[in-house]
Order: sequence, then structure tokens, then C-alpha cells
Amino acid sequence: MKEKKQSRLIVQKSNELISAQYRLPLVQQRLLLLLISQIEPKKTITSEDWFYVDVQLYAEVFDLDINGAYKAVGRAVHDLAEQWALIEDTDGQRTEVRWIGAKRYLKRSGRVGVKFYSDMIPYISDLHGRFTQYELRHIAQMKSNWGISFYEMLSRWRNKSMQYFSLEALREKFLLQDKYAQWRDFKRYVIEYAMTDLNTPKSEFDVRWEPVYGGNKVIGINVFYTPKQHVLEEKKRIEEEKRSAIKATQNAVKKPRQQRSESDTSEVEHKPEWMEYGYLTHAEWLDALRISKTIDFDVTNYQEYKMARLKYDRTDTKAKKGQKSLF
DNA sequence: ATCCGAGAATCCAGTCGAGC
DNA sequence: GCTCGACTGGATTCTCGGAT
Repeated sequence: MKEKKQSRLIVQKSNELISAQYRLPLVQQRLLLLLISQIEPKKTITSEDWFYVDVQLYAEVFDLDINGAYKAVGRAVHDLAEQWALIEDTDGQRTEVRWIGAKRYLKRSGRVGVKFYSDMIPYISDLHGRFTQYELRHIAQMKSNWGISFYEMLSRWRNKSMQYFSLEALREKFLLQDKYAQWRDFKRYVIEYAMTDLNTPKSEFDVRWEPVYGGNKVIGINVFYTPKQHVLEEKKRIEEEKRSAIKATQNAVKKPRQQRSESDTSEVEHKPEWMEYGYLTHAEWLDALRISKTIDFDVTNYQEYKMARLKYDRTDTKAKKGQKSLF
């Protein structure tokens, strides 16, 4: 029951927000993600909408003592109101944005509520295109905010198996310009904690890392990651379920209209998801799923698929041309 | 509200390797 | 061999989350 409840909690953030610079203590980070997971992915929210989290749910998701959770959440929601993120838009414009605009602590019902700050809303709701999503349970066992942030950065590029992070960029991202001046401390308190978190059993990836030297100085790290076996198996199962659902729907569509009873409204209620996204044929939808493994785009957005298709064709042609000279 | 303990942060001395 | 900068091990102090 507990597991089932947690498995439905999906966090969606725009890629600009994933790359944003901020430093949130663990409790605030957890609470914020739990609040974001309450937003329905395709729904547009406003700065007037309240979002609530039960302290009990917080304790369950992160496997904490309920009594400690009341105090921690109460304090976290208070402190969260003072926190901000430095977000760089696609045009290079950097803006400091507060996370929340208003907060409530409903003592009797054991809930906290927030209104997200209006400038933050475009980065967490009604996301079409450049966004990253993941299940909250994958970060539930993590004990450091660095682990969660690294996990988000790796999740952004799930189709890759290695990412390079320069130390300078990491210091900037985590607002650590004046902290952990020595590589040893940075490694001990940021990187090693993060990597330990990323390798927790519930996490999505198996991760290892290596320092990258510029002369005798460490200038960055390479992080190698692969999905855990149980994640691959689950993904396969979900895809099979989706395929059989699409097949069932197609059979229903083929069924002659006159043969159906008046009460049979399945065509209206169970229109294939790819039709809802604007795809003209099922083949196009399958093609979108295929190329989304190579190019990062939102498969639920037909216009993005068309752009990605063009990009894919170009890179494919380049790769074929370049093959001889490369090898 | 207070206390306790774990984790975070800082510092110092020693080691290592590159350059001269 | 000397110097310098970067890194490491470990001790100590500080901070904060969680328990009572």
C-alpha cells in the first residue's frame, strides 16, 4: 500500500530549473519535490492555487519518524519561503526566482500548504518540451541534497551513459564558490555523498565516477551511469502494457460502429493517447518513441516530434557521411 | 524547549609529484 | 635536491536535525 502510494509520485521540472543554481537543505528539497509532485503534469496552475502535503505522507515517502517529521516540515516550509533559485533561460537571461509565494501550516490536520511563486510556475507546470521527470521514490532513500541534484542532472540525459561536470560548474550550480575550497573537502562532502546516494537500492542508476585532471589539479569529474536492472525490467513491463493497450484500442476502433451497442462509448472515452497528442498515424507515434531514445524532446508534443524528426534525419545523414573519416 | 549525537566544516601536519 | 602547489589523514570544533 505504502509502496503503491509512493510509486505514483512524479516530479516534473523544466530543464532550465534542473540546471538552475540553488542550495536547499535536504528537508526543504524533499518537501519541495513532494509539493511539485502534487501538480498534475499537463495542468496549468496559477499563483493563487494552494498545494498541500500531509506530514504523514512526507514521513512515509522518506521513511522518517512521524513526530520528527512534524517539526522538520514545519521548519522547512517556513525556511522555504526565503529560498530562491537562479535560473538561466534559453536566451541566457539569468533571473533569481523565489520558490513559493505563500505558506500555511495547518496544525490540526498535519498538513502544510504553499502557493508557488508566479515566476516559478512556468518551470514546474504546463510543461511542454524541455522538461525532466522522475519518480519521487528514486530519491526517497537519498540523505543529501547533492545526491538529489546529481540524480536530476543524470535523469535529464537518460539516454547517455556518461556526463562530465567541471568543478567550476558544480560550485556555481550548488552555490559553493566560498565553500569546500580544497578538492579533498569538495570530494568528501559533495561528490562522495552524492555518489553514495545515487547508488542506494531504490535509485534509478548504478553510478561510478572518476576525477578529471588538468595537469596535477582536478578540474572536473566524469560520472558513468547505467539504469539498474529492476528499472529496466519495470520499463519493459510498462512498455508491454502500453503496447497491448494500444492494440486493444485499435481493435475497438476497427469494430464497425453499427455493431456496437448504444452504451458502448469506448471510442470516445479511450481514444489512443497518440491521437490526443496530435499524431496522424500509429506509425508516426512509434517513430517518435524510437527517436526519443536518441534526441531529448517531449513525445507528447507533435510539433516537437516534427522538429526532432528533422534533427534526427540531419544527424543520421552526418553520421553516415562521417563514418569513414572517423574510423 | 532542551538535549544529544551525527554530520559538516575547518585546520594542521605530512606526503606526493612536477618543474627547475 | 629544493621549492611549490595540490592532495590526504586525522583531530577538533561547530552546527543542526531528530528525539524526548
